[in-house]
Amino acid sequence: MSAAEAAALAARFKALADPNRLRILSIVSSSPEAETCVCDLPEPLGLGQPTVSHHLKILVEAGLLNREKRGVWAYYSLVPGALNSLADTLAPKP
Amino acid sequence: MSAAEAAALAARFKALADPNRLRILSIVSSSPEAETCVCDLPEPLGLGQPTVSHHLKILVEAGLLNREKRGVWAYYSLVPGALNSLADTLAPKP
DNA sequence: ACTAGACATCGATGAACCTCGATGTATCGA
DNA sequence: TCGATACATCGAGGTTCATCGATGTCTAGT
Repeated sequence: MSAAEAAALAARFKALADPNRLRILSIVSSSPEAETCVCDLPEPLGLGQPTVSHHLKILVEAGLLNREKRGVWAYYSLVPGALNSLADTLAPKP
Repeated sequence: MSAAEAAALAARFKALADPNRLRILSIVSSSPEAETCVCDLPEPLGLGQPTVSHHLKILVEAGLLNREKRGVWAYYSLVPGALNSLADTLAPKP
């Protein structure tokens, strides 16, 4: 594995290396429409709104979440296949 | 996902969130006997010996590597199934 | 016993990161 | 147009982390 490949992969794992970001992914993936409004996140996480926004930005930049703005609200959803491709990198399927 | 579960999972991903540690895992897993001597790591990584030792310790504490000392040398090998179980957590199989 | 080599640990330094309050931007309704 | 709400961005403070040089520990051979 080259240094560049390792750096790119490490950047994606770094996005997962935070408890609150994992909980965000868990909440989003278990939501009815597989999407979650930002306003529903601070309370279960026990975090401030700016902090939640910060984590969401990191997850989007890692290619794990999509952001869609509708009116005043912003909805986040899982990027299809993103977690699967990361899992394949960890344990390639035969 | 509870806060405790998220913290435990994040700790394991944190071990993967470093380019040099990913390269160490890559080198170990592609070695002939699936084990690598510490002395073979500093040169390809471009790191000092104490730094390599530091990363190896983190990977062992994360449950990803085994450490076996034979004589003066220390050999590290993958913990069987560790990466697979982590991959399953990311993308559960049907 | 002494030396040399392999590896681990310690202490320090500089960067990266999480969190927060304050502020900025945009949308909707009155 | 004005005010209120939802979200993003900014700047700061405190912690964590990667890396290194110096040092400690253990083993093998002389």
